Amino acid sequence: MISSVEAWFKGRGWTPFPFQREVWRRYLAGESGLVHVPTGFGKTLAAWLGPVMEGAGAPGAAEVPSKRGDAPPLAVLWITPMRALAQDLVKNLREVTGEVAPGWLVEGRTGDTNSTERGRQSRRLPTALVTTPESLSVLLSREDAAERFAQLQCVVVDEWHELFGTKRGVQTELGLARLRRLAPGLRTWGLSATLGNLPEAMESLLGSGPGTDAGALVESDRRRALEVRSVVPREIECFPWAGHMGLRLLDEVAAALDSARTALVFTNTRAQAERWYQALCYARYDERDRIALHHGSLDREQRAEVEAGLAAGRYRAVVATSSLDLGVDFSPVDLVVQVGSPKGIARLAQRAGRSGHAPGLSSRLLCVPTHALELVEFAAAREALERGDSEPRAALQRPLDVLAQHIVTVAVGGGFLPDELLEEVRTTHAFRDLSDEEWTWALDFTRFGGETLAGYERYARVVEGKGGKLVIASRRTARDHRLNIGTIVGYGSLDVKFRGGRRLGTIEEVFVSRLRPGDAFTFSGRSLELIKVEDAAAIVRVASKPATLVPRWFGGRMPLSSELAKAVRRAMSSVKETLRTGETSGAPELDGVAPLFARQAAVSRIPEPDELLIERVRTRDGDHAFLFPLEGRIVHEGLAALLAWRATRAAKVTVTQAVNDWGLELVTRTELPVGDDEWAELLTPEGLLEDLLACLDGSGLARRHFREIARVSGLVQQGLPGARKGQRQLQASAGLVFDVLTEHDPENLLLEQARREVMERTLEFSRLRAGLEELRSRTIHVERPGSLTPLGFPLWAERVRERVSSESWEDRVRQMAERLQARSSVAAAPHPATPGADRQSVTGERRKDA
DNA sequence: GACCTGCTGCGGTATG
Repeated sequence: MISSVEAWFKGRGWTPFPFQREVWRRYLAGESGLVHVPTGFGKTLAAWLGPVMEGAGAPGAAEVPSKRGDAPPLAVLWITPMRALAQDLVKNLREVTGEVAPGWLVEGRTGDTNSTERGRQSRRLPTALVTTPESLSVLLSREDAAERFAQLQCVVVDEWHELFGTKRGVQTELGLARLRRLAPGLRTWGLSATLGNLPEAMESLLGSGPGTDAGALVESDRRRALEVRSVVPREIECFPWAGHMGLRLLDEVAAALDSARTALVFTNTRAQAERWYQALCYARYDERDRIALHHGSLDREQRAEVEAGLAAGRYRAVVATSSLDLGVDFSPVDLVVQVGSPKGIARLAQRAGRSGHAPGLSSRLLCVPTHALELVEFAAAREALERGDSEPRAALQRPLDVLAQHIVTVAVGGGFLPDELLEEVRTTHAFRDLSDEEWTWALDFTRFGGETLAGYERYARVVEGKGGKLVIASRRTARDHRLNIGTIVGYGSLDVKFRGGRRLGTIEEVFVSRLRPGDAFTFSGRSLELIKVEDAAAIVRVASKPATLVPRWFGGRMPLSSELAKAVRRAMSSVKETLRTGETSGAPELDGVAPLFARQAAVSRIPEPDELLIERVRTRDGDHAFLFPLEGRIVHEGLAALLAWRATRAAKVTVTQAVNDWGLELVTRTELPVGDDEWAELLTPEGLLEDLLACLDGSGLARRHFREIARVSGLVQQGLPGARKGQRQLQASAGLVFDVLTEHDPENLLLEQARREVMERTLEFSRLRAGLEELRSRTIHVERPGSLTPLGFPLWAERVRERVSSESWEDRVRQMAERLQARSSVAAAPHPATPGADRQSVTGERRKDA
């Protein structure tokens, strides 16, 4: 049989790669598995899939007849996390396999798929379907789901690393378990980029049902050369306050773009993308039409145009956020620029992989630091990439909101027998440890909303039908449920529109609320003037003057990953070594920041990987303690709150805090009552959870987070399309339900889930705990530099920002930087380091000078 | 023209 695959490739003038042969051999033997493919091999994959698709599940099997009437039923299902990918894949497959119409369809939204195609699909599915996890759920919610999927032979999940570890991933797992029940013998294959825990990712993809124990992890033999370089500023500032925009290096970046055919410029935030787009248009004014902008708050249509332009090679540069991390292949791209730290090894690899798609080309990546310490992060990330390190993804455990949604989906899709569904659900990785109690609870929840809500008709979604089967309560409930399928919950945002009605994208309510009509801001690369706010839309016109105000959005917080943090510690050791020996470290970035670390070493200490550095400094502001655990900003936030709380339990003092990815700062007007030998005690992981809940208003956090759980589980509905319930209203109804449950049903499992998720997501609790455990084995060094150090200074600036108005902040930070700089040029010899005269090491001793 | 962080992703009704 494998020979027919060979023939398939040969007929197209291709030779399959060894890993493709391996996949095929296993596929034909009826196995399932996960293929580990580095990013940027999309076309190759289309080719890999070609024979499956064409042979409707088995290469060499009957060709798909060209007439619709006798086409075989759905045989191959391909799931991608993005609709654009689905559409692109269908296009590629058509090119690769020739027209296999009309069996190839993309299931999409009403607005995207024309109604005749959709109508056809509702009668009968195509032979091969490319779709999303949400659409799979919608398909499973059709009454005849069982028949429709009965002939399914193969399901492929693309970009599994994107879905794994998320609620969308769990939704996919549940859908796959359902499919395996409906189509016994179904083979499941996944494609994943590099991930720290691929075996677990595979387990979760395949589940534990019959026929899935023969899972194979196939390593691709494809590797692409990667060239990572950084812009190293000639003059390094020892006191890097310059913020996170990075525009100081605009000229260098513009020059790099000149040497590239097409470049992607990645930034970490949308506001940053807007600014960089503006700045690049300014720097290369004649080419401004060939520069584009792309981020998640821009209108879909506009983004699609940019994507098409990229693929066609119409642009010199596109400035983007993670919105272009995934998506179709842009072969013309031959340079990727990363502005600001990537914060993770995998993210850097992913972005690098967006360039050099033509065979034989290598990926070129140019890193642009936005302040001096980021040079260390870049050097560290490259070293980690070379070592082959990558971040693992934590699998989600028993998210009951997703389970509740799935139960209703199955009830709508023809109904179920409870015992059978339980057995099926337990074959998924996410629910393998689901207890009987949890199951009963989830089931009751869909039947009457649980104890507290029983009696309200709208919570009785599932009822007993014929033969003990549980089915959906009414047609109306079924419709409402379909409208609520999915696990992505958005934030309150307003459309930005021209008076004529053309939509530009969305901005946050909070931002608009601070504007008055007539105010101008930059958005979508244009200067816009606000006319009025009307029906959840900000109506704008083109402003006559350039605007400097840029909207800010609430987004993820992207802390430095643990793996990258480890690499940063190694990099610091290597700088230390360089300073000692006077030889180069081999990394230009590290050589570049050496003067900064020389200063650090002179006045304080460069922490070794097995040390925790604490700096105590007195300034006019008061008493400072700087700690550098290097655990990422989210952990530092929790830790700062915890330390402040623990430190002041006895004494009454007000502690202000600041954090960044490297460390945290605690400041008190009077003395911070912590002796040098007391830090270890304050940092103990014992009683961590209780203390955190006590000092962080755990229930307030949980209440806000409950909105997502209420939406996913179906407790609150978001209304009909077009007449979408406002997010604020959604928050309000979810808050109400939260309060009712808290009062009358405190043991409610969804409340518990909200508390659990908030701990993990907004506090990274596991990482914090692990970090504290590790700190136990580290040696604590308390240093007393005479002034702020290079490591401490950014934290000082960060904290000051929160208290002063915008203009004076910059002034103040600049003045302080200059003052320190002046002092340091007297005190510290540049390179190699000499012990500073103002250094006072009092490790282990109690402070006396307060 | 002036730098003060925060990303991404999806779906659905009804009638002619």
